Amino acid sequence: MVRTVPAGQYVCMKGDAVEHWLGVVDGLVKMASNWSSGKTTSFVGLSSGGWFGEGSLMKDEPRRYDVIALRESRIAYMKRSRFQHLLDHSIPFNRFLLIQLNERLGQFIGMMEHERLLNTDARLARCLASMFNPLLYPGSSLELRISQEEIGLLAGISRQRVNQALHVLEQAGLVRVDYGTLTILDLDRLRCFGE
DNA sequence: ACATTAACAGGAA
DNA sequence: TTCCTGTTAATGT
Repeated sequence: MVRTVPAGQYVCMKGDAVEHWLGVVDGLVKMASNWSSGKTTSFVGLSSGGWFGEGSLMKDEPRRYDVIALRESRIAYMKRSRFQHLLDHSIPFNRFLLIQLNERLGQFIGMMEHERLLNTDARLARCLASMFNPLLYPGSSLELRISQEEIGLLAGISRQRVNQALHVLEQAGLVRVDYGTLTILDLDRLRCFGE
């Protein structure tokens, strides 16, 4: 089943019962944590072709995080029974899942490494590059419609600092900055910026 | 040093 | 009108 979620709306909320495996057919969503104290932080941006929520599905637990559409997005819902059946019977499906989990793990280990070793400009570069992982998001284009404020939430830095860093990356010819839109010009160099 | 918050003005949607 | 961007000043670690 595919449903369209308008910009700013929740795709699912922390605490929800998990009945589906979710995928981004088209659009952009973020996985985030919003505390009752008002504190909020985002973890990953997921673009076209990205699947998520398999963790809670396999552990049979309530949703751990909020997922919010950053712009109008089409979300695919695969029923738990279907997911379970594929898991039990399809080797290609298991391989897909294994690759995805492996890539995610790599992504998060990388985040820790970058957090500790890189300056802010480079961290932003990695954060952007991670949203274009071809294995995790096979359908995404190199154009990212996202505000600088959202980038800040995803990268864990302030909006003003994002603005500064984007100009550094633009100067280096790695991205192009337009109103509400970011275009990746050189993904390979973005991936290793600052090394 | 370097990042953050706050504030504001100008421009886009 | 509301959202986004570019900038600066004050503040914090």
